[in-house]
Amino acid sequence: MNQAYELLPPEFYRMPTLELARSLLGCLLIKETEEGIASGYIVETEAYKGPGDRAAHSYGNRRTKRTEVMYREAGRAYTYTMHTHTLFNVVSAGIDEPEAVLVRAVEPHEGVLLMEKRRSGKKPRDWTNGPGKLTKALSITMDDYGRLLTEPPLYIAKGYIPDDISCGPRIGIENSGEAREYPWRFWVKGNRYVSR
DNA sequence: AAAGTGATAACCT
DNA sequence: GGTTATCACTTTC
Repeated sequence: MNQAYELLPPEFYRMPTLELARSLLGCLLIKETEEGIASGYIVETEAYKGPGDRAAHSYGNRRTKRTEVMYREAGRAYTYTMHTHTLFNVVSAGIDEPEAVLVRAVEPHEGVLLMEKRRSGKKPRDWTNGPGKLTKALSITMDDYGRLLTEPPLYIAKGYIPDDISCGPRIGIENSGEAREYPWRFWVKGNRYVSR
């Protein structure tokens, strides 16, 4: 159960956002709750590069209650509610550099029974193959907003090194002008849990 | 492929 | 106090 996960150090999150998005692939995202531990390997991410990125919530240095945490140091959780779903991002870059990496999909690892319960009635690959789905499967909520990802109950640990990584345009940002063309989405090639 | 859903917060009167 | 937009998902045609 409580195996020896090797947590990623705070320094890990300080690399450039695009690099971080790629480096997070294969890492383990872990959430501890009263019900137990659930974790999954990150298999799909998207980079959002702050002020110059029309698709980012922090475009033009928009600073609000919601985006506030992106202006803090790297390695914190930026959770965001959309419709009925919670989305999970990893804050990157430095203080006053509002950049982040959206985790779009994970591959179930530990706590499969919990995920099945939380996503009842769904097929295994529908448990975590989308940004709103994985948060439900891992029980990530707005309570996790601003939390450091280097300590329980929500943290990221070393996983495996993916053999093959692909990149392409991001998803769900049609209304963002030219920014939607940028190949800032990364995923593990061939992995079944990648969305779309 | 398309419509319906419906939480939060910004941006208007 | 109402309107609009948002880094989706589910169900239904």
